[in-house]
Formats: sequence, C-alpha cells, structure tokens
Amino acid sequence: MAPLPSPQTMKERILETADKLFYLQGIRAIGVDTIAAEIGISKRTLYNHFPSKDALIAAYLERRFVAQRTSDKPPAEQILATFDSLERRFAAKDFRGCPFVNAVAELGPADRSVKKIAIAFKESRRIWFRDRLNELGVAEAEALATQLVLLVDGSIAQDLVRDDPAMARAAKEAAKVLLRSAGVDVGDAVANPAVKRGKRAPH
Amino acid sequence: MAPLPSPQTMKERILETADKLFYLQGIRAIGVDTIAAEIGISKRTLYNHFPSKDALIAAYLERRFVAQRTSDKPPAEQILATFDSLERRFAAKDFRGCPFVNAVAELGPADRSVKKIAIAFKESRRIWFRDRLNELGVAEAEALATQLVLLVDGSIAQDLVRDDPAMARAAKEAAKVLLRSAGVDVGDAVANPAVKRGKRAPH
DNA sequence: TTTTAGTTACACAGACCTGTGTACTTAGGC
DNA sequence: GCCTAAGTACACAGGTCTGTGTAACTAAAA
Repeated sequence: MAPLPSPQTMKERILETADKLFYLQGIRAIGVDTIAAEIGISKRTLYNHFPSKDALIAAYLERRFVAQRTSDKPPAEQILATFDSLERRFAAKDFRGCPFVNAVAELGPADRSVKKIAIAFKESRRIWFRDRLNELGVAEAEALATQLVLLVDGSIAQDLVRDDPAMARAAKEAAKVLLRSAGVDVGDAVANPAVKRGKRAPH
Repeated sequence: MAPLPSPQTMKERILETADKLFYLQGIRAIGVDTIAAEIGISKRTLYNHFPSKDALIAAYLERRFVAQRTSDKPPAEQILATFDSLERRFAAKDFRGCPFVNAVAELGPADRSVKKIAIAFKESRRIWFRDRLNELGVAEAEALATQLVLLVDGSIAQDLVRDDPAMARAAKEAAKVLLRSAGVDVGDAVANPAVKRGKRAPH
C-alpha cells in the first residue's frame, strides 16, 4: 500500500490544492508545477493520478458541483436563505465568483466539456428553485425559478467585480418582491424597500 | 508620415483586432503574435504602438467602456429597452458575456487596474438606471437600480453559460415586476407571468 | 534629393508551460 | 527477506509566450 501521510488520499490532496489555486488565481494562471510544489510532491506523482491538466480541470469542476441541500424548513425560507448563504460567502475574502462561469469565461468556447458541466450546474440550481416553488404551489414556477437564478448569478458577478457583499442583500430584496408578486408569503409586510414609504411616481 | 492603407489609424486597427480576439477567445488565450498575424503586421509594429500586452489589455477594456445612451423616450421605456437590447446581443453568435467580468475572472485579483475599470463600468450602468428611476420619481432609486443591474449581469452570466437569449426576456419580466412594485407604470396590465392566471399559494 | 518616421523581417533571450523518461527510494504485504 | 506499489528527484523535449535588438525598406515631407 502507498504511504498515507494524511487522512486524505493523495488524489484528494491534489484536488484540494488544485481547487484552491485554480479558483483563487485562475485555471490558466496556475501550472501543474505550482500545484505539485504547493503540496510538496513531485510533478510525476500528480501525473500518476491525473493523465493531463485537462483531466485535473474537469475533476476540479466536478468536485465543485455539489447539489444544493434541501432542509425541512418552509420552502420560502429555504429560497431566501440561499441569498443569506451567498452573502456569507461574499464576505469571505477568498470568494472569487462562480467557478463554473469563471472557467467558461477563461477557457473560452473551445472547451466543450467545461461548458457542459457549467450548464449542468446552473440548471441544477434552477431546478432546485423550481422544486421549492412547486412546493409552494406557484403557478409559473419555471419562469420564476429562472428569474431567481438571474438574481443569484447577477449578485455573484457584481460581487466578483465590486467585492460588495451587499449585492446578496439586494438580490434577496428583489427575490422577495418577485416571490410576493407570485403570491408567496415572504413573511414581510413590505416586500421592497423602494416602496417602503409608499411613495409613488408622480405621473 | 506613415502609410495609411485603410481609413483607420494603425493603433485603431490593432485595437479592433485585439478586441475581437481577446473578447471571443480570452485575453490569456491570445498572444500578441496572433494579433499581429491577424492584421498582417509585424509584432514589432504592435510593440511600437503599445509598450506591453498589459497596456493593450487596458486599452481594449477602455475602448469597450462606452457610456449607455440616453434617449428622449419615457424613462421606463428606456429601462426596459435595455433588456431588449441585451436579448439582441445574446442572439448574436459572437456574444461571449461581459468583457469586464470576463477579464476580472481571467486575470485574477492580481491585476488591480483591470478591476478598477470593471468597477467603473458596472457603476456607470447602475448610475444610468438610477438616473432614469429618479426621473420617474422612484423613492428608493439607488436600491432599485442595484436590483436592475443584478438582473442585467445575471442574464449575461446565464447566457454566457447556456447560450440562451431567453434569459434576457426573463430578466425583463423580472424588471417589470420590480418596477411595478416601486410604483412605476410599465404599461402592462399583468407584470409577472407567474401570476398571469391569478393563482395563489395554497397556504 | 535628402531626411525621417513608420514599418518589416527575423533572430533571439528568457521565462514558463505540459508532459515524459528514467533510475532511485520507501514502506507495506506476503 | 522479498516483492510490489507508490512516490521522488531530476533532466529534458518541444512548445508557447512576452519583449527586444538590428538592419533594411518605403513613402512622404522638406
């Protein structure tokens, strides 16, 4: 058997380090040498576990693809909690946007497989929203789920550029308005701060 | 004087080509050799106009920074027209997301100047929305402008991954709901298709 | 005609990248 | 004690990239 200097397997150690470096600094910016050096292993060992950098990239993205959890809390709460979770992640200094969007932006239209997994991830989140909305009996769950996903990705893109966790709060407020407009009770008397004082446009 | 084989200046020709290649294939994916070869000039000429690739990247982004036009149409119409314009751009096969977001994603947190111009661009669009909302007399124009910007960037990110121009329509529908909720007349009897049939959540 | 600014062709330095080849070491399992 | 699987050290091939150096060319201006 191979020596196991840590509880993780070597493959997992490589993936963990690749994840950190790829995500924080960019896939193209990080060479396999850098990853191996960071772990303290030889480049040969890395290539014994992954046949190519492309394979490592694919494994990195697949590892990032974790399905969103579903709790037994009310669906509306779960939906809104998504944005609280986002805000927490934005506040962390090592947040650098959506790894899938970044990979597609970075690797371009050439890399078909990367795009495939990115689409799958985006769709899985949309489906999660849709299912929660169906639980709420919302008529046009599909359309509303898409709109919520736009708010999620919009706040991620904005935070990537501006480093402003408040984008998650703004997205949450917008989500409340959309949910309310679809007949969902979001537990708030006034859904949108833009009408907090009941002001209306003069004409 | 230098020979001018085309009405444009050489600098502009370089920028135009760099724009096309950087945007479509990624900044890191394109070398200066490729740009020079595409125009049919020597690499030396390129470096006579731009001291470094970084300078060319900066010029590329600055050239992309075009302020949004303001027409004399009603502000609400102008705001919604933004999403129609987005949809048209999504439908073009050479659309590859927001060049500023892509550059930040690609170049990482190291490149400070790229981030700076990206922030300026995002903020300029938010300001444009805010000014239109102020014209409409919306109370919380700042907050609503931010929410609209989230929809814009969200639809761009989604289209980048999914190649689905319908994302722009979804963003527009969501924008209508938000505007309506802020008291703006968007000229539509029913703002959100999710309540088109008046369905309500059962509990 | 002479000058001069812009361009060209081309080589090259120096760095970095992916991926391989090879011989050596180390540590369990039998 | 031996075998085997995994890891190590290290060189290197072959490619790409940015950026520079240099001498020749071209065309317009003076």
